[in-house]
Amino acid sequence: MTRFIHPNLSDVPLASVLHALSDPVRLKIVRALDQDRIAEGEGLACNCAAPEGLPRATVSNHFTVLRGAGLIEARKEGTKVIHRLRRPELDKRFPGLLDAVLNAAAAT
Amino acid sequence: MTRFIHPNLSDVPLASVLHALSDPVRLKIVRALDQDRIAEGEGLACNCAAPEGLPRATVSNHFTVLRGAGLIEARKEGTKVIHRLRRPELDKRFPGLLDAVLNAAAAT
DNA sequence: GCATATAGTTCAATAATCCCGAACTATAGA
DNA sequence: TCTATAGTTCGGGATTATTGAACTATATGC
Repeated sequence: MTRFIHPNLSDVPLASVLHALSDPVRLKIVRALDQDRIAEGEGLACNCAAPEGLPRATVSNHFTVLRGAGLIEARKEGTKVIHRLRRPELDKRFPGLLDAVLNAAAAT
Repeated sequence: MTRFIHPNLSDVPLASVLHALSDPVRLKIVRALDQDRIAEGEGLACNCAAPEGLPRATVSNHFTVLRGAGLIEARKEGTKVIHRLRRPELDKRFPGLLDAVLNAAAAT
């Protein structure tokens, strides 16, 4: 089993972050994780953060893309993988970006 | 010759805008157009806004993507096609988004 | 008007990505 | 150990992206 790779955000190009956010499913995941963060939750498992009805392989790939772009962080807990938004780091690297995206996502 | 299609921004999903912005070449184009806007220019032709050395077909496609996402507006002037950022409309539809992206792009 | 130049677009074929079923791995509990 | 849960990985079909070549549209000179 892979140990999850979490890039240093300073190594992540803006285009990669935008690409990770440019998919409806991944946007939903990011929104769910932000909601969990606001509610001071413990993080969310894949199947909780993703829209229902999607094939597992597809969901897994979306999480890999989000991890690769430095947007989320994963840790294993029992059989589950728990995810968290890397909010503080993202805000530092790209100030206002996630706010604007989540804001826009909430409005639609 | 095609008449350019400029979608109503209220019809454009957030994911499409982010996808249009998620490419280094298109980011450069958007930045160049924003610089031109700040300088109160008349807009830029394809070959002025895009990085040099790219094949024409590729550049043309990138502009088509940007138009399709409602980010830019095109008009014909002689043999050229002049482009402008749809800044006010974008800011209204997705407040803060373009600012954050251009800001982030400028920092890198 | 006709040839030439400039500026993009469109077409078509190859290259790169994405999606998802099926098989696999890891952990927990009975 | 057997079964269930939660994801990951693999493979190949579907979708997108890239780009050379041919085409369209406008302008300028002869």
